[in-house]
Amino acid sequence: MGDVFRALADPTRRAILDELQERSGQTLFELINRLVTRHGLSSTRQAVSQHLGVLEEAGLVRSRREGRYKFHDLDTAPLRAITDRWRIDPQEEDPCGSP
Amino acid sequence: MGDVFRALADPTRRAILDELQERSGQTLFELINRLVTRHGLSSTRQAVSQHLGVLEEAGLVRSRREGRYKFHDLDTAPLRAITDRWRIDPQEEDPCGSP
DNA sequence: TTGTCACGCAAGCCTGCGCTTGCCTATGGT
DNA sequence: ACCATAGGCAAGCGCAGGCTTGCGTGACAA
Repeated sequence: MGDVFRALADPTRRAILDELQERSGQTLFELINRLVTRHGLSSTRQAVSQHLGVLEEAGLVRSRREGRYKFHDLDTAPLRAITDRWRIDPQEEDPCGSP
Repeated sequence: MGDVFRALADPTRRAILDELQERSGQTLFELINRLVTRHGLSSTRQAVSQHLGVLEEAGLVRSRREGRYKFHDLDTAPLRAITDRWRIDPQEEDPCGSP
């Protein structure tokens, strides 16, 4: 499996994750359009395609083929590797509900 | 401030964070030794020094000067930016204590 | 079948990044 | 004063990574 950290290193890839979080199951061309209109990024189809490849190898994106379309979904599970490695207190919140 | 994600992209820098988590307040030479003995990495002084610079710019490492020594401490605060950005459920654990 | 659409593959280019090399500053010991 | 230690600065090298270019493939519509 690919490197999760290296996958997150690129700003365009992070924007892709943002997009997939906001709207799950986007195709390649959908992503390109939304990257342009909402993030001010102008990336080629190949560029975004390669980014999706990296993200998929890192396990951050899962894809499903349907006909000639390929839909992409976000998977935040690999991000646990980061929080687990350097133990981050899971929010100072009081999940038990106070008196 | 520097890029937290790019700072995490390098495996040697991640090992440095591991070391600083295990033993806080290490100097440059201490880190070099422990990287060799415990992580099998053989990095030059300059390399580690530059890595520390990147980590410091990213806010992941804080340093304090005392005499001719410079001690380094881990700061996991910037990692919150990651967990907050793609909302990770804070562990499936039951923090309230069961039965 | 022909054409279009959504996507994949692969080679080349070019910038950025990590590492080395060499020299410098400053603190502390003797 | 002298030297060793701990660390800093900056230029150069080499390679990986991101982008482009060009072509190829399978799915659907006419």
